Amino acid sequence: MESVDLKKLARLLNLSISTVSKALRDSYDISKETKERVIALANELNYQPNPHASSLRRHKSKTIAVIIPEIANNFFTLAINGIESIAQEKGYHVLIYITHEDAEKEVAFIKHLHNGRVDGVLISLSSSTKDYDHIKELQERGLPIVFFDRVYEHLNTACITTDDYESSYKATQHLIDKGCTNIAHLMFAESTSIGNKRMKGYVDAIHDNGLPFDEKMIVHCTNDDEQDYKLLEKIFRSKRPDGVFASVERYAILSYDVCNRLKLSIPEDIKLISFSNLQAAAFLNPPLSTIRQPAFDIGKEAASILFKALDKKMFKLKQENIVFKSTLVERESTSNSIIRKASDNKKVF
Amino acid sequence: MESVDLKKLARLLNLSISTVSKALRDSYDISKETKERVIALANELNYQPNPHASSLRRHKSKTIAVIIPEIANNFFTLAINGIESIAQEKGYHVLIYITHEDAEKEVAFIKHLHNGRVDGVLISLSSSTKDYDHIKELQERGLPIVFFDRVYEHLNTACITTDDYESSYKATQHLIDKGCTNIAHLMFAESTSIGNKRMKGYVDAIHDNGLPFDEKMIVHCTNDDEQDYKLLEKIFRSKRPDGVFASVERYAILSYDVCNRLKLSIPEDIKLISFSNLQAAAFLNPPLSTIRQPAFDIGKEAASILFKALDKKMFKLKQENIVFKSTLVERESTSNSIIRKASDNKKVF
DNA sequence: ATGAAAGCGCTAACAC
DNA sequence: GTGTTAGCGCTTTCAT
Repeated sequence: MESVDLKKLARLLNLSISTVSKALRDSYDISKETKERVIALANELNYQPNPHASSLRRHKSKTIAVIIPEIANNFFTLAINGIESIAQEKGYHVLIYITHEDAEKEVAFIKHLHNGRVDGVLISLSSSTKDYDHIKELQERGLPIVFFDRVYEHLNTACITTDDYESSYKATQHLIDKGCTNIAHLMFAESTSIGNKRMKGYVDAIHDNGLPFDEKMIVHCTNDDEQDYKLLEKIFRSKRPDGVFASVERYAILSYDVCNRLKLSIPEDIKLISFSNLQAAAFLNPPLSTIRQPAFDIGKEAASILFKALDKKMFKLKQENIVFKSTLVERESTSNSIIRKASDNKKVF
Repeated sequence: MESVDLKKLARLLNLSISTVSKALRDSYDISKETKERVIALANELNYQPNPHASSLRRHKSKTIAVIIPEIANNFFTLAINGIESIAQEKGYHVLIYITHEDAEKEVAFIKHLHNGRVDGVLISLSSSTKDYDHIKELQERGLPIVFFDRVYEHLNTACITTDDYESSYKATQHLIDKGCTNIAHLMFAESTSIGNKRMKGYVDAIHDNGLPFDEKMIVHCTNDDEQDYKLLEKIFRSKRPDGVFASVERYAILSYDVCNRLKLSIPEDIKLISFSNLQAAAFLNPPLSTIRQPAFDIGKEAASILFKALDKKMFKLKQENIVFKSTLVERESTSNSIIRKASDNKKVF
């Protein structure tokens, strides 16, 4: 428990505290000699400056907060990886807050950030967040906050996303190209940016292809597996969609489950495509056609922008949308061929 | 940027700073009246105490560090969820450090924790960690540190794990029961606790069943997908195992890939079982038999123990192993029936 | 080139 | 019941 602090180093070296401090910060007006002496001892004793003292004095904490709705999710997990890679590079520390899709928790977390614990915030909004005063207030305190994935575009800061609208349009078009005419959209919370944009892409593709639009084909999913399962079961039964566009990975997995239960065959009865970063998508039964988001890059870019705002006092965050393209990966779940693929021959005997 | 601090509150209320401070901490010797006045204003202005000042003064930071080898991993992701649930309850903050399986980074992170940034540490060791001096040193500084999953049992602290040995034995036995006689073990880094225990379970089951043990059937996997792919391809080709026990999820996914490539059928040619917390395991082709670890509970328990050590000064961490049982979930990847399951009938025409 | 001293915002003795 | 004061460990003028 004997902690090493500047006082101790100073005493041991017969120097003043301030000299030691300056030496360690490589100040110009300390002689090379003493610098070396100081650094040598500091290393020997593994001196680590007390971050609280330092933060208190300098009004910066060298840490950022990452606020996400959930973590058992391939997208966020990859995004954190991207964020963390930049933070490590910059010598920053990363605090994680998980809102579990609860706006109240989001507000509470943000409130707790109002006094210097972090220098900046990266956030992906919870699905139940309906107003943005908590974010605004934080900004007014001078804290840079940048959005990624689930964003709010009217707050004079950067939003890092994927091309949700275009990707959804493409996914829907893909289903149509494969012969679907009765396509269900498993929609994510309509209070979110992604929920809306992904739905708009779907709706526009339906219209542009002259297909009838049926409000009932939009399934307003929740955050609860059981409830969503029932919703899907109901619509798969009653509306008999021949195509399903899942706006998030979880709904795709549920779709597999429901189809199994209802003995609906993918892709023969229902073609399925989903936003998903699932590593194992290619090994599902059948392999899942996905829209793969560049999650790592999104995290990385969000962090980079935030650090730009932290590094340079001149750099001001301004409203801007930075968009990374997703990739549509076609697999068997949207195949319209009757011929089994070679890799599946083994399944038939 | 106008920050609200005790001084400001005191000025506005015509009280001294210490009175305000005590009122907010609900001290006994402040009148109910002033307490209410103080709290009212504090809420109105959304006063948040400066955590650095407070930490500096009280020598505790109300934050813990979680050090993990990787994050794009269902196990760790669930464990973090468990940890975070407890931390939230206790009002603690969670710093995340990802070592990316790099022992040097692990050492560096731990060194940085030597001066009060956190009150305690939860760690799952990197696969390249070979000595534990950095951990010992941290302990000597008085910081409680508890292990989970990838542990080191000789350090006088708690280790929270699953029953790696028993589960591996069961998994291997399961393959044997299904008729396998030539079983490969895809082994995780032998410097890790889990790598060793899982192998031992495999070896003992092989022996106990009177099967010949072949050193060559143990594949020493790495952290690199490409390299591992080649290793698997080689052994699947040359040794023609009829059963494969993957010690971690990643190796199972790779096995699917390699089997596809080599036109080996699961489970007809090779039966496959793996430690895995993959949500979609039931929808893989074929559905994957798994050993599912109670990852959330492991994280939760690790955090609970750590907080016990933080809450009560009397409570001393001592060497103890807390073991949560994993569950073997049998699915088609280890099936030995020739009859296709009903749910798969649709695949045949 | 080095040191003395003030102070970041808060807490906790200790006065009054 | 309220106020005064002395730090926590560090950074940073300002003196020497």
